[in-house]
Amino acid sequence: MSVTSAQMARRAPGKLMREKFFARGPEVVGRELLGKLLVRREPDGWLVGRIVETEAYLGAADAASHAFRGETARNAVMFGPPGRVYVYFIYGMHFCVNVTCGPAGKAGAVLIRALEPLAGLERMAVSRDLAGDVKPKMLTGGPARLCEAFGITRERDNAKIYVSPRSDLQLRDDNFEVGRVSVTPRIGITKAAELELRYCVESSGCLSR
DNA sequence: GGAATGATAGTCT
DNA sequence: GACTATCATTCCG
Repeated sequence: MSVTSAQMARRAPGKLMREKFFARGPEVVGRELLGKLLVRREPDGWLVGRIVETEAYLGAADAASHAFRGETARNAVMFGPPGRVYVYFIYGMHFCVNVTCGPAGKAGAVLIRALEPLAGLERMAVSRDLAGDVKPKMLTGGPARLCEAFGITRERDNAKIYVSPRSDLQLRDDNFEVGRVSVTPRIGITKAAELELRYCVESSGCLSR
């Protein structure tokens, strides 16, 4: 499949998601975020990707969570209101994007690990510095990959991702029905590694591994 | 198609 | 000063 034929969406598909959706536990939000759309406004259209893999991170009860040791300057947004973007920097070169959930004052977030790119693939390839016949998985199959494809950096931290139609980064719902979902241990962590808080759309070819 | 490896900086102790 | 996690590349069977 050629990436170069994929046009950007003229309009953002589906409807903007509401804060209420995110004001629940990370396990619920992580599961229900599968099949939803992450969109990014560009001057001449929209980048669109469907979420196919997430991980839930809890607060004080989860040793793998950034919020485990309490609130700091870095993780403060996890303790804030739901539906905000929490971006963190890892490996000295990559970003990962989370959406906060649970009520304000209680830490929780869902890490978006993989998307299936639907529109604007050519633009994503440019952002990823890839050329030629690129596989969709190389565009957005992985937390750092999708951040690069969507141009998500630390500047996005604490951005509202719900309710504001003017936001250039949104989560939207087009009532897509995901197929079978698998629940597995989370990836790339050493603490609380036994907890099964990773959610995947089984049929997707864009999973991070 | 899987395993091993190197690159790297921000955060907290 | 210790710790943390991803991706690209390379090597192997």
